[in-house]
Amino acid sequence: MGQGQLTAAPEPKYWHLRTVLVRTIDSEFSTGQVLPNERELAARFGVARATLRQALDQLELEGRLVRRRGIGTLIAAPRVGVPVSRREEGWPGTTRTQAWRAVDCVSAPASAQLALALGIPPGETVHTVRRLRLVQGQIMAAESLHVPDSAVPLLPAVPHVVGGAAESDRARSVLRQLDRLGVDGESRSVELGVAEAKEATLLERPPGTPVLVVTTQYAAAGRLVALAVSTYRADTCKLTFGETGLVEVTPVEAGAVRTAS
Amino acid sequence: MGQGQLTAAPEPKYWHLRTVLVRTIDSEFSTGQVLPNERELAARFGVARATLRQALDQLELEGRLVRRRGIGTLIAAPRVGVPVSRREEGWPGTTRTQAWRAVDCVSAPASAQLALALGIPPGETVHTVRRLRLVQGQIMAAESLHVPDSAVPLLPAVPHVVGGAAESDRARSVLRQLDRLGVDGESRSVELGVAEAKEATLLERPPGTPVLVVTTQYAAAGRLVALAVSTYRADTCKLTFGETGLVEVTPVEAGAVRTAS
DNA sequence: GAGTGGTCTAGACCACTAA
DNA sequence: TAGTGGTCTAGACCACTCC
Repeated sequence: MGQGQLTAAPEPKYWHLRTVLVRTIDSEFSTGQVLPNERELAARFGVARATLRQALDQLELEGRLVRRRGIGTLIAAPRVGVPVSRREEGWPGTTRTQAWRAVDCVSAPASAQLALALGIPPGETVHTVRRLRLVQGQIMAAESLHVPDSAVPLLPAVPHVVGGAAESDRARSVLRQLDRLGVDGESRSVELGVAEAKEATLLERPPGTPVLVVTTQYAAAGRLVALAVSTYRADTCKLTFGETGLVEVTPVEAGAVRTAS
Repeated sequence: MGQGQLTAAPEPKYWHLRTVLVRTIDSEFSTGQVLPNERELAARFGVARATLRQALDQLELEGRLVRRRGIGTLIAAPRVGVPVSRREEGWPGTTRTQAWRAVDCVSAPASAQLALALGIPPGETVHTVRRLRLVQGQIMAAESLHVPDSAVPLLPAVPHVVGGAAESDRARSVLRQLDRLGVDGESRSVELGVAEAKEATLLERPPGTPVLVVTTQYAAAGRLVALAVSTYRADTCKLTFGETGLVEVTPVEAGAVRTAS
C-alpha cells in the first residue's frame, strides 16, 4: 500500500483519507486481512492518530472494516443478507427453523408506553420474550417480543422462575401459543439506533454499536397480538424484504453499484 | 439542567455522559430547544470537549440531536415515518403524487457492476434517473433509478442535453415509460451507509452523513426492469413497510418502547 | 511483556451564522 | 464581530490479546 501524500483539498483531511483508504482496501486488500496499525497508518499519511481514527470510524460504519481491540483492524466480509418477514424467517421459530434462539421470558404489567403501543389497558400483564437471531452461527439480532396476556389465554400459568432452563421453556411456550393464533398480518418500520447496555451484551458488541431497529406489529384476526422490537447489527446485516411472486434475480451488491455510479 | 458529577463507573465517560444527557433531554428539553454550547457543557460535566462531543455524536446518530454549525445543538424532532413500497409512495411518481422530484437523467453504457445487477449485457445503454424524495417539504432521500434501454423501447430518442429543463423532462419520460410496463413485483434490501459527495449535496447534508441505503429491484412480466438505489437520511427517517390487509393500529414510538423496556 | 485498538486531555485554528 | 460547531494535533494512559 502506497504512502499518503494527501493533496490539498477543500474537504476535511479525514474525509479525503477515507477516500484514499477505500481505494486502497478495494484494490490491495481482501476479506480478513489486517491493516497496518493505527499509529503506523497515521504516520504514513502524515496525520494525527485521532484524524486517522475519524476516517476509520467512517469505514467501520459502512461495514468495510472491523476493529478488534488487541488484534488490529481487519477488512470486513460483505454484509449478510438477512430476510425479514414472517414467511421467510419462519414464524415463530419453534419448529420450522433454528434461526431464533429463545433466551428468556418475563411477565410483568405493561408500562404506559407499551400499553399504548399494544392497545391494551395500562397495567395488563405482558409477556416479553427475548431471543437472539442467528445467521450462519453468528448472532445478528436481539429481539424483545411483547405479547399481551389477553392474546394468549391458553398460556399455562407456570410460576415465574428467573434464569435456568425454565426461562427459555416459558419463552417457547409463549411463542407456541402465538403461533396457534394464526398471525395473518404484519407491519414494520426500520430506523437507525445504537445498542444500549443489555442489547450490546446480547449482541456481544460494545455499547453504542450502531443497529438497525426493526419494529414489527403482528396482527391476528384483525387484532394486534404482538409487538416485536428487534435490533440488528448494522455493521454486518443487510435486511432484505422479499415479495412473493417476484421473479428470482441475482442478488445485488448494492454498495458496488452505488459506488460505481 | 443540573450539573454533572459523573459517578465513577466501569463504563467509558462518554457513554455515561450520553446516559445523563438522554435523561436530561427527555425531562427538561423539548423539540427545537438549543442545548448549552459544547464548551460550556464540557466544563459543566468536567470533561474535555472531545469527550463531550463523543457523547453528542451518539445522540446525533440516534436522531435525538441536530447540530448546526454557527447555531448550536438542538433537540431533534421525532423521526418521520416514510412509507417504502410502490403502492404507498405512488409509483413512479409522475402523476399520482408529488413525493418525488426528478432531478436529471443520464443515458450511458452500463458498467460491469450495473450490467450484472440488471442482468443485461455489459455495455448496453442504461438510463439513470436521479430524483429526490420530499416529505413535508423536506428532502428525505436521493435516488438513482437505473433502467435498461431494452426495458423501455418506446422511449423517445431525444438528444442528450446536460442540465436545464430538458434534463428533468427526459427523467419524467423514462418514468412514464416504466409506469406503462406495469411493474408487478419488487424486492428490497436496507442497510446502513454514509452519504458520498454527490448524495450529500443532493440531501443538503455534509459528506459522511449516515444514510439508510434502500436497494429495490422492480420486475414486470417476470423480468427485472429497473434497479433503484435510494439513500434516506438516517437521522430523520424511519422507513415503514406496510402490508395490505393489516389492521390499522396506532403508530408506535419504537424508541420509547425500546428505552422503556 | 509487547502490540493493538479504546479513551481522554488541553489546546489550537477554521468555517459558518447572526446581529 | 462574537459565538457556534467542525477539524486537527501531540501526547498520555487504559484494556485487551497473544506469545
